[in-house]
Amino acid sequence: MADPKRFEPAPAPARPAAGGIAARAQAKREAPYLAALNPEQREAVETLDGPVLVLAGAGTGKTRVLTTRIAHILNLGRAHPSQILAVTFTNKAAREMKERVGHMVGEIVEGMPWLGTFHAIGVKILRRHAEMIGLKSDFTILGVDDQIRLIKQLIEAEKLDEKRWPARVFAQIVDGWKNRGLTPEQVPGGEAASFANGKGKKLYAAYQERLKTLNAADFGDLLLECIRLFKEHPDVLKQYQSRFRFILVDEYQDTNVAQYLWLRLLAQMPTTAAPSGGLVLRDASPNSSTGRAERGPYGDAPQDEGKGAANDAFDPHPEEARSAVSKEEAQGVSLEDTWGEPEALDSGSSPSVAAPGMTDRKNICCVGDDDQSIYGWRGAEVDNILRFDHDFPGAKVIRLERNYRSTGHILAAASTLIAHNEGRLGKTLHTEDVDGEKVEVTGAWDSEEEARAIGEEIEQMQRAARDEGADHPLDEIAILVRASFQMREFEERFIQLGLPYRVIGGPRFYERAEIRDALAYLRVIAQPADDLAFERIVNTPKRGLGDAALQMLHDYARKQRIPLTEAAAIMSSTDEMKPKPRNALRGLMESFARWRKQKDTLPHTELAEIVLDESGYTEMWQKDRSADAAGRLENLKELVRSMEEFENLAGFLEHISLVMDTAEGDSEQKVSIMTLHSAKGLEFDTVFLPGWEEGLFPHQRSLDEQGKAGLEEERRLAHVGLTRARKRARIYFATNRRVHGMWQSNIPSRFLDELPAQHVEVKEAAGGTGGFGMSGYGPSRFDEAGAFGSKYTTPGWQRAQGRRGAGGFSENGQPRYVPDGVFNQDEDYGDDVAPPRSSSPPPGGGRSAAAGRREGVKPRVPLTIEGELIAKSSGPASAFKTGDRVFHLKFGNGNVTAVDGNKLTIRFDKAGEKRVVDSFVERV
DNA sequence: CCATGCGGCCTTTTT
DNA sequence: GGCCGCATGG
Repeated sequence: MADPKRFEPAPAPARPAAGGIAARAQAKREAPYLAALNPEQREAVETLDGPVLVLAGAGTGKTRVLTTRIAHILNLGRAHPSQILAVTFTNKAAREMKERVGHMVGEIVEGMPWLGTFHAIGVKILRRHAEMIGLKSDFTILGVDDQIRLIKQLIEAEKLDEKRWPARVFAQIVDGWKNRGLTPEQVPGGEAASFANGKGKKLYAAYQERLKTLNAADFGDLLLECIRLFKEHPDVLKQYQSRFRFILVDEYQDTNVAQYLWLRLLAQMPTTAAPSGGLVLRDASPNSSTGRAERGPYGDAPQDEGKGAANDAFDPHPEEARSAVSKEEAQGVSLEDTWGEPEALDSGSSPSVAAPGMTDRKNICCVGDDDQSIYGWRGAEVDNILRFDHDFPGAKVIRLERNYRSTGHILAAASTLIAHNEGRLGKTLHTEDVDGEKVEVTGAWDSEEEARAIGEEIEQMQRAARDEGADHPLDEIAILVRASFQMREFEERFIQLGLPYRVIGGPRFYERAEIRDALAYLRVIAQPADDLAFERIVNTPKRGLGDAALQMLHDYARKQRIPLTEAAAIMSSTDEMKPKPRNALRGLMESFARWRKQKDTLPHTELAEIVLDESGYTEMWQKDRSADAAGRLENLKELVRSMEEFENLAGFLEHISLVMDTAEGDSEQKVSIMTLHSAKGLEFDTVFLPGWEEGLFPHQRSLDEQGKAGLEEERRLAHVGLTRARKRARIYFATNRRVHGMWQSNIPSRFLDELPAQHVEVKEAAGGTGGFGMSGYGPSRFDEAGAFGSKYTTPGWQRAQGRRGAGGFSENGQPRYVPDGVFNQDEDYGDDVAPPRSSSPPPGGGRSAAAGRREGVKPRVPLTIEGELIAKSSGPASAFKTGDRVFHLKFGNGNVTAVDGNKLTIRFDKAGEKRVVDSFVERV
């Protein structure tokens, strides 16, 4: 990477490691762990000074670099374990890293207190300085459900219609703001106005205030409040800056703006720095695509609407920016390093350097892969990684391109696919492995056949392996789906086959109702002021304390400005309440008093058992006859079991608010079923990738809402999927699929076209009849009715290709893609409807003639309201009427028995009665 | 206060 | 087609 103007971090030349002797000693020890690395990996490990970005493609040894780097730093004596900040996104990653570093260096890691997730480290920092941001150090961390409940109350207090302005929606908006590092004051006016008639900002502020009174923080706060703390208390920031001599970041492509700002502060980069036009922008690397520079971190570009508003985070309104800068700089220049130890010398030399804010170490090493950024929808900014060398001037960029995981064909397929993305830094993965099996692409008639085919292949692989006396462990097989509704089909099939499987993902353990309830009891015991927890369980199990009773408590508590539990204690002995609820309340409060006493005498696990028992909570589930009650009881036991690892209740609660994943303790061999998202970071010998159809993958919604950016993210997801496979990758698409209870026909995913033919083998599912209906691209899922009765007779793939030539694709088989993610714009809208609200207006290009249209096509009725597509009973009347004789591609002939908007109920001759969207049948 | 029924929604998910 | 959340009525 070009770095024409390199700011040499001052101390580089004569930087003694922890004394000359240690340095010498280290030279000998160098060999073993470094020798095991390839040259690029080694460079990534050894380049310790200044900012480093390691672009680590899938399977190139990312974790190894990270862990070896830590080991190396420790080994050279460049820092103590407690002087290294290493952040990850998930607890799992943190755990793994800890373990692997542990193996390399031994017990020292015990003393790596700053290795953890962004959030865990955020909490740790906040607890130490809680008073400075208006909290007490024992503040609670709110989960999403608490968050929503709280917001609901605020919305009600504002007398807003909770229907029109749902708390859930606002919670997401607030989350988005926090992800972007925006405090209430910083939220751009326009954006804030869009919720609740301009009350957005006020609500956000009220929410924050309420959190403070509850002595609570939500997940977003763990970072945002840290940032605020750092900005308002430069001395505190200073402390951490001098502590962290080395910063390592895993999965950098997943960082959001808040995390980015947080890192910049700690890495001693000026956040709102160098007045623009300065050094940084001029450094714009030559190969960076246009558009990046003006979105640079210093926000010198005019704000554009929507997405661009993210810039606000980088460049709060000018006044604020200025004051922030001057404050930081004032402190920054006069730094007097608080570092107590001998090797602190280095900082002394740099402050004199002219460049403002450019002081000290900036030994930050970010590892990531822009091609694996798949969390844009929850605030991750791919830009963070794309722009790294702007943001961290003088950064060294190291590419790891040698793949140690997949065979040649798989890697080639994945690389070719991802090369279709424009917004990427570009890497060329290569392997020295054999070519192996080609990537198989199989067309199936419907999702059921897809599941059947995959089931059979798995059984066959098992058989084949057994014949060879080998074994294809089921653990090495995964089915990676785009959306979780796809899973059911596989589960059903596998149950039939008796094939053991495991679904990974789904609701997190600690998000389950029974766990949250149990925790709420414990929280109230540990923290009587935890109103949200109290509210949660006050009537769970039912004890006659409904809304009315709760309302009284609320009123009283608010009036007296006391926590709910206190209000409850008082009201249980006054006569304001009716006797019945009052007695119930008194009973509950007495229980709590008793449990609180027992807290200090009994082991916490025992206490938990007593609480669950005496509160009637366990009993509630024992009486419950629904199917999952047993599982819930099991979960409760698991919860108690998991408490054993902790010293006390407080320690456990702290842990559980941040962590708590089901330790997936079963060792039985099983096929894994999971979403592509949860597959990131995993690998398997064999990977099945079903559902590669337009609309599902790439997902329509992603296209509609994010346009090109959405498409590229979907493509990265496809790339992630393929690169999970070591030896076999098998892709499927189904022509028909049931979505929301109705059958829908789909065409194969455009991603299939983007795979290199020479590395792919096209198959047809056994007994498959293939065939391609068409649901159409673009904003409508229900248009293009006339694609049926098609002339396609050739098997699947050819038909797919044929179909493409016919509509929406240019000659070379490339999709005729217009940059806003909308296909065949012209065909999808009637004259009377507007194009989708989200994307930019369709450019002139991309209009295809209605080529490939067959005649006899039912005039399509576009159902659009303000660009939102609807398919509901209120829609315009269908062109069909009761009694019509119709043909459906999957079900054959039948008679319409009922019409509901565009939904038809049809009695099919063979298939029985079904509900179908009208665009999928034709009159005969 | 609780059970029942109807209407609306429905991608991905960590902390 | 299924779940969740809310409104109604007992």
